[in-house]
Amino acid sequence: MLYAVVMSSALPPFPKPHEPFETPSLLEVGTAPGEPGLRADAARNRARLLEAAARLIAEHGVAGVTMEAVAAAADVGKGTVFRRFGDRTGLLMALLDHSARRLQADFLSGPPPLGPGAPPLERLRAFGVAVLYRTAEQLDLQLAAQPEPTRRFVHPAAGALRAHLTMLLRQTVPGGDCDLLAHTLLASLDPALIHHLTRQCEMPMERLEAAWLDLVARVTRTDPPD
Amino acid sequence: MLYAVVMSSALPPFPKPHEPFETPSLLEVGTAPGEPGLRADAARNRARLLEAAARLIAEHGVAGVTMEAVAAAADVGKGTVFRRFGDRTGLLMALLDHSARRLQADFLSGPPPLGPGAPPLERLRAFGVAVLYRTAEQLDLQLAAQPEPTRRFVHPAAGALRAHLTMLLRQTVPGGDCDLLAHTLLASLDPALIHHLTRQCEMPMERLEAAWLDLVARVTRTDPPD
DNA sequence: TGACGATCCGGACCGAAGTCCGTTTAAGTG
DNA sequence: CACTTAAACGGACTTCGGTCCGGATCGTCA
Repeated sequence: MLYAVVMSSALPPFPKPHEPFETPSLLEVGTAPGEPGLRADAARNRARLLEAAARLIAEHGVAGVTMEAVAAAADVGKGTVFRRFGDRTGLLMALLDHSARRLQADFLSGPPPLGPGAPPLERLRAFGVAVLYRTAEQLDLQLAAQPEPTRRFVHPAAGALRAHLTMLLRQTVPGGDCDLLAHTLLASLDPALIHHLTRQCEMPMERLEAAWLDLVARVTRTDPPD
Repeated sequence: MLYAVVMSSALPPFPKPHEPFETPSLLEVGTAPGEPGLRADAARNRARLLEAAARLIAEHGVAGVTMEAVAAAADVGKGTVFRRFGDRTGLLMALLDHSARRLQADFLSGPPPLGPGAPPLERLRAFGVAVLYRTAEQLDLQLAAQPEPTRRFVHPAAGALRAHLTMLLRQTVPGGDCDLLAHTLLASLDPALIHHLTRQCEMPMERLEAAWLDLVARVTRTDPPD
């Protein structure tokens, strides 16, 4: 169980300033490459670190995930953690990577209505609902893994979601500025917002779900379902 | 000029965990109370600190605004900075307070189409455009003043914007879930997003403006202007 | 197998945010 | 004008993220 969250990451081994955005191919998605081209000891330490981090979260919550604590728990030097994951956000992102890949696989090649086969409008609806519940499931981790504002939109995982959403919008809102609409729609599914609404305002998830469906209907100028 | 940004703040003298949200009354807005009930020395130091912070920004950019640097520049102890502003975010927010109040005054009691007098739909359009340009003007500061995710939506200034937006939506989208729609619309004006679009994607402001108008049209199910 | 170069390791080190608490001072009160 | 006390002050201290670089290790090629 601990293990499910532990293997693999799409992050580059070290943060290159402006790596060109790379959409994960269908072939890659769902595999757990474990960072090919990593030296044996490096790969071993990487796995240890992720395992240690997951254990720390289970025991002390996300706040207990200190870079030094993780290093110590993995019996590894602190520098190693940073070399492998870049920064704390990178480490937490790596923990989320497994579920991110699963979600991507689901809407890229899974069964309808999320995957291909259903009409775009229905996929759009399903997309938001899926993201919504996935985020709610891992809210604490998602929240803590939020990068600083200037990097929020350049991260590959966010980019993949946005690319897919944009694609669905192009099929649904031919006349619109789909890139910007995608940003807006994604923003309404932001972890921080979901946290605020569900935990601070105590709204039920059903209301958020309904709001997504309503928003999609308005943006696409269609009728709401049911 | 330095001075314009320096006076007053709506922040509580010290962060009370769950202060009930307080909509600023029309009478308050536009005045620069300078924290009534503050001891003379405290008020003096507060002013000094804001002045010092503004000077540091002018000289070294937002990154140069270190709590210790500000304290030193104001010839004051470090503890004083934290007691007065709570944390770094609080200090930066206080620097933005003046322009925040002006914006509020503009849409609460200024001339149409932003202020009362124009039809709600037009006020809605003007609102977004105003927020958009104000944010773009102070982008660096707005970005740096972004609080941690869990506080992003509880801050009074954000709350005031949202309250006003919600009010306009109720008059324009009677059937909708206006609270959530307000969140979504505000999210599309988020400083981090504007930064990404204008600086990292190099989109012109005109496109963002057009996207806002389009979004409003879709959400309200009306025709776009012009 | 032995040697070499690229990669990785570790932990000392640094800077900055935020805390703590003993000391000082503003501003009412008799 | 003492006197009192709540408020404010200051700066040492703690914690944590992130950097650096001398030394250890891996993998490869002769």
